[in-house]
Amino acid sequence: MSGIQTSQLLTSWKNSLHQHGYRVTQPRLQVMEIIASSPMPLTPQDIYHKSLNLESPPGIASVYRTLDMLDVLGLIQQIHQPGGCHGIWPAVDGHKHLLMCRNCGQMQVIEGNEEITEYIRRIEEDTGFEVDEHWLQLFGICSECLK
Amino acid sequence: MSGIQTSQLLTSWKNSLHQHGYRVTQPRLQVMEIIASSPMPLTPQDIYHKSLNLESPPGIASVYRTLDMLDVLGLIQQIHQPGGCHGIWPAVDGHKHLLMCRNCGQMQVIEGNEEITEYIRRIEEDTGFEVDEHWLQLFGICSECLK
DNA sequence: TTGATAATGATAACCATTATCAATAAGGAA
DNA sequence: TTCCTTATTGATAATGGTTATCATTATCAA
Repeated sequence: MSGIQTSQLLTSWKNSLHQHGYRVTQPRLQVMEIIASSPMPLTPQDIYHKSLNLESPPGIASVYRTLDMLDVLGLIQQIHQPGGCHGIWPAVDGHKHLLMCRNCGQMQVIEGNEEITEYIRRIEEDTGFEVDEHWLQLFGICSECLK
Repeated sequence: MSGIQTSQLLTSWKNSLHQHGYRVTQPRLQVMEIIASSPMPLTPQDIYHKSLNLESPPGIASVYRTLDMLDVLGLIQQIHQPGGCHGIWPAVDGHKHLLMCRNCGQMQVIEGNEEITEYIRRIEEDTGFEVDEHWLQLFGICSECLK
């Protein structure tokens, strides 16, 4: 994510903590900063290892606790990759879709579209399911890596 | 999966092992039988615990080894669920989509459609990505559980 | 500035997965 | 069918990620 987006995100995340009665602490800020500024999804271990470069890094337990909190607040989501690995990424609106580069790991967020909504509506009719969530994730190679 | 589908699947899986020079052993058959006959995705631990009802169950290591083998052969795939848990499920063609009931865990396979192919083509144009894989997974409540 | 207590760090506990290795069984050859 | 080679297995130790515990520390409302 770009620098501007990162700081906006951090501000809104801090507000969310305040609103929900969570204290804004150094370890939490460090973890949030790392997630918000990453161009690719990170695992808890990734986040912990990145934090070790900081002056007084959070303990591993606080990394996990912060991730739990952010998840409860709906501020992050898990990204599932074909190989089975998960990664943490700022939450995006449910109707947006994700595009990930297999080579550099970079993520891109895409607008949802009407066709898919329509397609899901048809599936509901055909199957009798009541669909309350859908995931569309695309994997490929980004234009940079194609060069 | 229904009984007929299960036995067809098992037969084709056994053929695949033979063709690739893998021995068809008791532990492998037990694991394959459990996966092929399950109406919902299972974790390695699920499979192991189910196997304990059998007369001479496979060791846990053989469960993992069989899963690795089936994965290498492309006979199973991992199902990613919103909560972050994975499950094992017989592989389906890439253009089919999956529908999972949040309540009972039952899976349903859906045909892909042209609209989504078209949508992906448009994203490739817009972003310069070369998309080589897409996932559409739908989550909801099945008609049985809605009653 | 103070005090109540939420949050932290260090580390032990837990549990799923992988590695090791001697014993076993699959399946081709005779 | 029997034998032989070796892929495969089971038991278990090792590994590594995540969670629980608890005394200490830091946040923030009053």
